[in-house]
Formats: sequence, structure tokens, C-alpha cells
Amino acid sequence: MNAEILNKLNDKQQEACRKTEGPLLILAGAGSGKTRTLTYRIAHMIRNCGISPYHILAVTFTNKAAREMKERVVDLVGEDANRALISTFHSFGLRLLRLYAVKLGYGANFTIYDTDDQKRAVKSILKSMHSVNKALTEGMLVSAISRLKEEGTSPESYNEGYARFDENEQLIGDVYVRYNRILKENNAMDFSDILLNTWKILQYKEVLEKARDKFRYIMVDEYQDTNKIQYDIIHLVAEKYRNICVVGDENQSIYGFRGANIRNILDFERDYPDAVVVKLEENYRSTPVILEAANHVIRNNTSSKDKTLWTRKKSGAQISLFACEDGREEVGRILDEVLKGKQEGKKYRDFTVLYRTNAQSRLFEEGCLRNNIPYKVFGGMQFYQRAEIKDLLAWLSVINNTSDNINFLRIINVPKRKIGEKTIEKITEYREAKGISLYTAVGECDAIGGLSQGVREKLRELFALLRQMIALSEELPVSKLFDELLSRIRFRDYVLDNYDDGEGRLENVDELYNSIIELERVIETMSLREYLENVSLVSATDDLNEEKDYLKLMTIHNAKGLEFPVVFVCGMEEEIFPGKKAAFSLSDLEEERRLCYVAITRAEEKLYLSWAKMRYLYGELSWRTRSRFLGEIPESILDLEEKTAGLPEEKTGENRWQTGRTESRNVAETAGNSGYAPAFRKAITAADLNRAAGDFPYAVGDKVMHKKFGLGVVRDISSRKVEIDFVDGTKEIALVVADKFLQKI
DNA sequence: TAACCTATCTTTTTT
DNA sequence: AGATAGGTTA
Repeated sequence: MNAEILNKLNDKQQEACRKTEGPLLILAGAGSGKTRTLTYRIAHMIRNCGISPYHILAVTFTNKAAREMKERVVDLVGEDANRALISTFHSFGLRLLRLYAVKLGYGANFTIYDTDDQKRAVKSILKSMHSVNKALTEGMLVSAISRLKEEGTSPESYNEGYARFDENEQLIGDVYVRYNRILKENNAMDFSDILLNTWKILQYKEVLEKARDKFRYIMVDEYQDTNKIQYDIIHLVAEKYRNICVVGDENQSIYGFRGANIRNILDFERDYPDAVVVKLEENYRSTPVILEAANHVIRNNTSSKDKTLWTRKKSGAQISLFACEDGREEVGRILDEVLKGKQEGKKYRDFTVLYRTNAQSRLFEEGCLRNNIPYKVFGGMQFYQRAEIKDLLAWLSVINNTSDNINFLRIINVPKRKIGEKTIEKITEYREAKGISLYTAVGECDAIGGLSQGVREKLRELFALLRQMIALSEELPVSKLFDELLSRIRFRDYVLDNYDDGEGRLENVDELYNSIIELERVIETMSLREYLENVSLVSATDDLNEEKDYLKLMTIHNAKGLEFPVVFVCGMEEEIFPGKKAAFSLSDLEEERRLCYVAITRAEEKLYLSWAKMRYLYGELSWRTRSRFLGEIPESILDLEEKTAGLPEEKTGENRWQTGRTESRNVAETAGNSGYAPAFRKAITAADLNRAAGDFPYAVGDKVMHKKFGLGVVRDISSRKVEIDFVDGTKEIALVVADKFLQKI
């Protein structure tokens, strides 16, 4: 390797690499080789500029991205590159916290709480508060608290600033305070705490000085998706040497709901007036047709740095648009394309289905099973969230950190040992009075009043077992400890006895065991704590395997940063994509549009878009309208595939997109003999249709008079109910009773 | 205590 | 439709 290391890059990319000193903003469009540029930049710094990898920090969005970047830099400049720290924000923070969390009053073996654990904590708080507020769910409280933490609002300042005036805000403030106290007691941090405490630890001068001295060259990938606290962390560390390079694309900012602040990237030049800005606009990924679609869609957004993707590639295939009758047909046509492609010599792994929400994966999974198409769903109900897996991890968590009451509560009766709610209440009362952990309290169960002899015996057994496991955890590797645990609590029997699909769940347990073995191969002498840390921070696509031949199914969010030869974006319907909640605010709508931009630009060769005129949503049949985003793509690059036999497609004007009740009737009548794969023959039966239409004689837009609510306008009709806008709000009325209350006017 | 039944809600998106 | 919470019963 030599000075020609940068030869493989284009001029702009080289410019970005050569500018190693001072602030640098790389505006990198989708597929413009930004990861490649960052990789070469690091290699160039190490190889050509004499910068020690020890001084380099690169922050990526996922562990997988970090791993890949590291591997590629090592390929370029050798093993020495391993001394550079390339990691996600959360891993970076944990690295510091492992050393310094004690300063903040945590034990070094603190536990990381995921969203599920957070909800359990909030639930217990609400219970102890005897809160009557039903408006806020645990989930809402958890996300409110996370948001506050990640925008740097402490419970104190929140309560001073807002909470006095509003019942809900008051509850949020109260829960926020208690929640923090409880996590601290449990020696636990949630995801937001990892970032917030990293920032707190950097307030110690000696820590900050060390960090600044070590990380003299900082790079941040996906900068458009950083939030306030991440921004503060990075700029705090970067302040001294000011060698900060951020890479991002404001058009791909899709994590606003998590507090990501698009302004971070838009304002970089304000933060660093001497910043050099490099734009990467040449796209190496997609065909011109795909880029044209992407450019047209994103043009409808207001906040955007001026940037247009272009490519040297020759024009590719048109974008196929499937207007399907229902969700099943959509699956059928997409899987038909996959099977056709497979016959033509493509691999399953060349195809990826993208959707807006996880719930949409189910139809595709069923379809794949029927057609023997190997597939893998990324994200969604994650492996580590399955009950049997979380139970085992809860055991390990308690063994690692006995202060962790949330996880102790989870396992106190798993496997079932007749310890019920009443018993738990008594122990809790005792432990709260004495200010001790659940674990310690169980150890003192003989001192707790009102427990039966049998229950005491069970508690003593449990405590003895845990004590033994804790002792073992100090000697045995995690895999051996895990094995021991399984046999001592007879977990396999428990799973087989308690779940209908026990066999399948046991496979998950085995998979967990295998993953431990695999990790132990990578991390030598992995401690229990290290293991738990590792499983807490895995992200959805971390185990994406490019070699294995399966169809990939994932949300658009999960597809960020990835690319695939053939992409299907399904469910392109109003209220799905853009989502229902985005209808009310321009900024939400624009985030949905950026999401659409991300989806389109994942495709290298061929893009399919699809929507269904009706589908089951929330278990009920509803009529759909196509996504507005489809209308933002020029018709000249769209291929409106000829529909199957017997279903003439209207092809005139806007009407083509409209779906009416009449048209839907046609669907049901002709359903049985459409031309697509037999397995996907029309699922909608005449019975469905009747149920759907009922005898309700109104249509959307009709004015009606209600006996009680007065004048209203029909907003939506579905198989079971009609939605009507009245003066004092929207009401839902069941179809079966509608004609008793309504009159058409 | 645990199993069973019913009523209610869910769909954003994730480290 | 599927998951889950809550209430009722064995």
C-alpha cells in the first residue's frame, strides 16, 4: 500500500479524504460511496499522514457497519488499524462508562434495560403511585422520558418548566423522577442513559481531557440521524482539536421520532464557520430510472440542501407499479416475480421486500412458506425479545447484577414455583421498608411476616440456587454457566409444558446457546457482563448474511445504509405510507417522504412499487387509496403492468387510481379465476363482500343526520363500522345498527 | 395459584 | 387478526 491509496476514488471523494485537519462536512447522497470514502479516509490518515489509529474515532449507526468498516480499513492498511475505535454511539459510550460509571454512583456491572424492561419499571411505578391517569400508557411514558433524556432535559428542569400546568405533564414529571431513582437502585441504565451518562461523565474535567487527547480525529457517519445528546457528546470531545468530519444526507433523516435533529446537519456550517463542505452527488448504486424517481419524490420536500444525484450508468428497467386488488394478490405478484427471477438465474438473496410497518411482514411470511421460498425477516419481534429468551437473559442479568429487581421479578416464578402476586407484594413491602434489593429480601425470607411454610421453602431454594449460580459465574465461561442454569431450573421441561409451540421455542433456546458459543470464539474469555452488554446492543440487521440465499424482508428503517439488486416497496397506500399519524404535520409528512426516498434508493437494478385497493387492517377489511408518493413519480418511467385476465384496468386520468365500491364488487365476482399463482387465488369471498358492504346505503362524503349527534359527513366505511364526522368530533357507528340512528339527507 | 375466557387495543419506525 | 390485559372460575 502506498500514496496511491486514493486512486480508486473520484475527485470529490479524494478531496474529502485529503482534508484530514479541521472541520469537514461531507454531504453524501444515497449510494454515493460515503462508507467507502470514510474507509479510505481512515486508511489514508493512517498510511499517508502518519496519524496513529489510536487517535481515531469513527461512529457508525449499526454494529454491522462498524464491523465492516473496520474490516475494510484493516484490508487496506493492515492489523494496526484495529487500534482505531470504530463503533456505534452506544458502544462508544459503554466503553467510557465501563471505566467511569462508578463516578456517577453505578456499580461497574450495571444492567442495560431495553424498552420492555423500561415498561415494566414504569408499570411498577404507576402501581405504587396508584395513578388514575389512563390517558398515558407505559409505552407513552417510556418514550416521553427517553425523549427528555436525549434532548438533555433533567427531571428537575422539566418539572419546573412545564409540569405544573397539565395533568399529563405532571404525571410524566413524577414518573420521570421515580423512574430514574428506580433504575439507579437497580443499578441499571436504559438506552438513553447510556448516552446521557456518557455526557455526564465527560463533565469531569479529567475524563474529558483524556477523551480529547485520545480521540483527536473524529468521524460521524449518518450525521443526519444524531440527536441532541449525541451532538453534545461529539462536539464536547471534538472541541479541542477540531478535527471533526461528519457525513450525512439530510434527505435520509428518518429518525425524527427518536429525537434525531435534522438541524444538526443543516447547521454544521454555522457551528463551524471554517468548515469545508464536500458534496458527493455521483451515484454508483442505482440506474438513472431509479434515481429519477428518487429525485422527483424528494423534490416535494422544502428543507433540503441543494443536491441532485446523477449516474454514469445507462438507463435501466422501468419501475413496475402493481395496483393490486388486495393484500394477498400483492404478495402473490411479488413472490411470482421472485420465483420468475429465480428461474432466470437470479438468487433469492437478490430480492428484498421493504415495508413501512413490521406488521406487514406476516402476509409475506405466509406466502413464502406456501411457496417454499427461503426467507428471513429482519427486526420486528426480535429474537432477543421472545419470552423464553428474555426469561433466560433475565436469569443471567440477576446473576450478573443482584440489584436488578425488574429482572428478578421476571424470574421469581419462572419456572413456576407457586410464588404469586400476594407473596411478591409481601416481599416488596418488606424490601422497600428496609431499602434492600429483592434478592437480599428473598435471602431474608424467614424474617418476612405472613408467608406460608411452603412458600418460604420455595424462596430459600431459589435464593440458594442463585447464590450457587453467582459463584459459578465467576469461574465458568458463559456457555457453561448457561448450560448449568438450563439443567438446574429444568428450563426445557418448563418450556415444553407451558407452551403449545414448545418445540419451536426450544429451538430458540438452542440458538441462544449457539450464539453464546459463537461469541466466545470472537471474544476470548468473555465475561457474563460482556455477554449481556453484547446482546443488549445488537441491532436488527447485524446478523444480515450476504452469503446465504434467502429473500429478505424488512422495514424501510432497517434497510437504511443497505443496497439490494431488486427491491419491492409494498403497501404504498395512504395511512400506511405515509403513515396515518403523518397526515397532520408537514414535518412528519416530510419525514415519511424522506423514508420513501430511502426506500427507492436502496434498489440497484430494478424497483417494484405496489399497493392494494383493499386489505385487512386491524382485522377488518378497508378500502385503500394509493400513496401520494406514487403520484410524485413521473409516469414516463412507470410501467403499469397489464393486469391479470378478466380485470380490465381503467387507464384514463386520475380516475385510474380511485377505488370505488363498484369496482370492488367486480373484484369479488371475478376473483376466482385471476391469472396469478394458484396459491394466491382471490382470498376475498362473496361472504366477505357482503359483510363488507352490508346494507349500508351511504358512501364516503354523504351527508347524514344522526338522532343524537346531529349533522355529519361520512368519512370512511369499513366492513364493520362507519366513521362519521360530526360537529363535536368523529364517531364510529357499527354498520349493523347504523340505519337505526342515521338518515341520509 | 393457575388456567381460562372475554374485552380491548393495536400499527409507525429502533439503538 | 393477533396480542394482551383483566376478570372469572377450578
